[in-house]
Amino acid sequence: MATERYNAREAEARWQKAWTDNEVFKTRNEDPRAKYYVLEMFPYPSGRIHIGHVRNYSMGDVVARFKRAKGFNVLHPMGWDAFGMPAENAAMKNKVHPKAWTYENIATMRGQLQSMGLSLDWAREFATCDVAYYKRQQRLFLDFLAAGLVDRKKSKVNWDPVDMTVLANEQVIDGRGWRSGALVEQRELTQWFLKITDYAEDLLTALDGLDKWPEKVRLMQKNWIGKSEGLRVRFEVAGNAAPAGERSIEVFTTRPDTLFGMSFLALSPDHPVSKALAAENADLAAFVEECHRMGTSVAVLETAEKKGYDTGLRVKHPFTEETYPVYVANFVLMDYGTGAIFGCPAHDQRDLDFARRYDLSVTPVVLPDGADPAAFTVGDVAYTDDGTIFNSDFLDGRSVPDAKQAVAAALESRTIDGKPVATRQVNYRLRDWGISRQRYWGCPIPIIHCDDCGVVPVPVKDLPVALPDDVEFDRPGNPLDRHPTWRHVACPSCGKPARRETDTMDTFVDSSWYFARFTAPDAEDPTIPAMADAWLPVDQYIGGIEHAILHLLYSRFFTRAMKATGHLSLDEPFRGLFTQGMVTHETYQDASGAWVSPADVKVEMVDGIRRATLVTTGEPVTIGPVEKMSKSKLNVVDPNDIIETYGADAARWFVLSDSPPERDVEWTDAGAQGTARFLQRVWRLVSESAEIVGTATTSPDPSPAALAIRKAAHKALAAVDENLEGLRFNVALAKIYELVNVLGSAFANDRARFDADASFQAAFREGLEILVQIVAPMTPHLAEECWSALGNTGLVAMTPWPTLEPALLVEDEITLPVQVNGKKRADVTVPRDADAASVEAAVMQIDAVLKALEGKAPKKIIVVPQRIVNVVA
RNA sequence: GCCCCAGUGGCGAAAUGGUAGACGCACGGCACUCAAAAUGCCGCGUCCGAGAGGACAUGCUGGUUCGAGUCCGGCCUGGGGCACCA
Repeated sequence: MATERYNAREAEARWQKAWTDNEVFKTRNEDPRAKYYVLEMFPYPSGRIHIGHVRNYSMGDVVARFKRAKGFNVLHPMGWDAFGMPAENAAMKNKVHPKAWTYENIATMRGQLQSMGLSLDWAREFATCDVAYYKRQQRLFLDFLAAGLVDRKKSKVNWDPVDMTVLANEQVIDGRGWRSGALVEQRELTQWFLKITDYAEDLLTALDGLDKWPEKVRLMQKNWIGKSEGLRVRFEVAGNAAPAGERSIEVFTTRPDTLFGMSFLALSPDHPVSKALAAENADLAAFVEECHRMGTSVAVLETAEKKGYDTGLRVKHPFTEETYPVYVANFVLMDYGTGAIFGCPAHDQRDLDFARRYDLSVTPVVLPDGADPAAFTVGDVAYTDDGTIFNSDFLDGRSVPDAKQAVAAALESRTIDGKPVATRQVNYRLRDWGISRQRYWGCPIPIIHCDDCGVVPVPVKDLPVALPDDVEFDRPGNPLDRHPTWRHVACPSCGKPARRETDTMDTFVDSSWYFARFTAPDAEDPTIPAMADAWLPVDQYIGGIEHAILHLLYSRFFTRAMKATGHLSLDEPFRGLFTQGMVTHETYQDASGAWVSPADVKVEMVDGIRRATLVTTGEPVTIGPVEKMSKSKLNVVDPNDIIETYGADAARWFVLSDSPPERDVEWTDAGAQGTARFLQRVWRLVSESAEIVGTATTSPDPSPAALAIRKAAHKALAAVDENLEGLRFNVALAKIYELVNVLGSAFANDRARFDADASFQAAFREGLEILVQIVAPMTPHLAEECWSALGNTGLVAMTPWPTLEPALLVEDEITLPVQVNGKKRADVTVPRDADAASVEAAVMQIDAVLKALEGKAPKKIIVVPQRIVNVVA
């Protein structure tokens, strides 16, 4: 029978319309069924979607469609993370307004997502740059402020002295501003902070309850919060050299046990003592300035060569009374602990690097187990493992934890100037969240500065503080600062002329509560608490691993802060988390060094070497490393080509097949054609057999051939169910291939049976229906077309998941591999419930086993039921 | 530098501590065709062997175990994050 090829383009448009017309994906709050909230991290509207988006949203859509078929009331919304720097960069480069640029991109990308056939409730869509959204965000800020969760303090930014503007870390390249090329300086600004550290302990302990999160993400967050129990120790300054009369310098240490291995004290360049000394010492001031030119990025500070400046100040060891030098060092962070450390080079690599550079003493005080105390020395590698304390007076012979206790006990009872020398302290690495950004395209912070009243919150009734549209990007800096009228406003408190805050919020704020707003996107308040509580937490959140720490931690904090201010009543926003791998691609550069898009490059093998040329001119192109797809390197692949050539289903199937979803994949479109062929094969199988199988229903007494078909179908059903539940899409797809292979070869080779055996016909129809239903989450359009070809009138999208018959999964006989000494030598087929003794007897009959035993009697025989037999000789 | 993760055929990969390589791509052979495409069937880790079969093999290295891709230690390579990219 001749069947037309499946025309994806035509069919996809038709079924998308059917779904829309039937409002299949519109979520009703009042639906009484159990809720399921599936959410993919919303995209930044950069212009067009790329393959990474297709991968992310295909996964989420499979979950949404699967859970819908399983009888859940599914919430699956979409929005836009629409504030951020690229819009301002585009404005500067192309003279287009950030707002226009952003909304145009959103329109384009919405169209692209819709062409993918995603089962989204578009009625709930919003962009974070919508005034309606950020108005509520300003309200949250004010509530947080009232609840004491907002702070205002000084912190450092990267300052470009030529462009006179603040730079993001990304915009600092090798210590210089990306546009001006000027050496970047650190500057202190008074900025707004959210007090995430108030929740440090809670954010840490609650990680244990997030059992549906990847272990690695919980670990990363745990390390990020960085709880440590240590000691603040004050070192007495020798003589009277301290600049402002300080008699002591306080350090924080988690290794008080190594106090006798001390060889120096190091201060952050931003430490008050460093600053005071620098004021009187030009050399030190120059050094501090050099430190400040490294920018604010921790990664840069930590990878820079360890450098220091000897202040001439000396401190006394609390036990030995010996004096040690005080350095200002570039690797000591002011934000952590007290901004000062004591250096024990033998047992800390950074301290060791520093000590070697400045020729300071290295005294080991922790002895590895079994080492000779007289012979143990430290070379260029610090010893950071456990051991026994030595070279340490009264601590000698103690364990590391014991020594920590002993030092704390000895020092906390002593005093300098009436204050204890040491206090025990729990310390967190986590810092408060600085949300101030000196930029236009973000949510304005709703604050007014009045000369008389100080910092005054904008009254709720005056919200929103909307961004002015009439701004220019002809020069660097924040256009809000130089706007002629916007910042001038009457003080809400006293009515006198005052100034608006011109800082806008970090875009991480926008993405820290959008999942809650989706539960009531039109509400006057930020949320409708009952609605948020009903839908949240998100049951399955899906997004890139690159957000494992910041976005997810901020969202967890925000949820707690929203609870504290009455906007919802839960702590954890995401019950299940799945972090997908990234899509990478080769990079290409032309002769001038400019990045070239893969679409413009032709790659071929010449004499066994891969060569790349420009499609247009044939000019040679340099093949660069494989990197995460990014606009700046142009190595993005636009999925439109695949969608237009093979259809959305093919694109969806393709990105889900083969690679495990959590793993990074290097993009190659070599398999796209294979995918399209497979989908045609499914269509051919269903459409050609539809007529033959008619409307036969399951027969109670199937023939062996019919039973085989039924077993294959139900096995596939069970496997797909289990693997979709576990988000192992690639494995689920492999099981579908297997079913198609079984049905396909039965149809091709067993055609006569359809007429002769009614139970076979019925089993085959059941197999086809199961096939169509289990491919539906991945290839929903094709599934609808097949469903209809089988004579069904409803939509697959509204059809419940098929019911599994577990009896069909059970085999009467099983074949076990037989090993001799761990090497496979034979197989043995036994009844499913055979006991160990009968299996052993059967195994000892096998020639191959006896041969492998070489006449020896087995020492023991291990029978793992349903699994394996191992004969140990 | 610090934290986290990954590494299996030509390629993407699969494998509750239990037969390593399911499934797919690519490739090769055959069938169908005047021919091509499409489709179908067969083969496809490496080495030895005519074959039966055997040896080796999951980045490297050591260990635990009757049995290790899987667990533990050390190393190598690649990727992500490091607080103003999102």
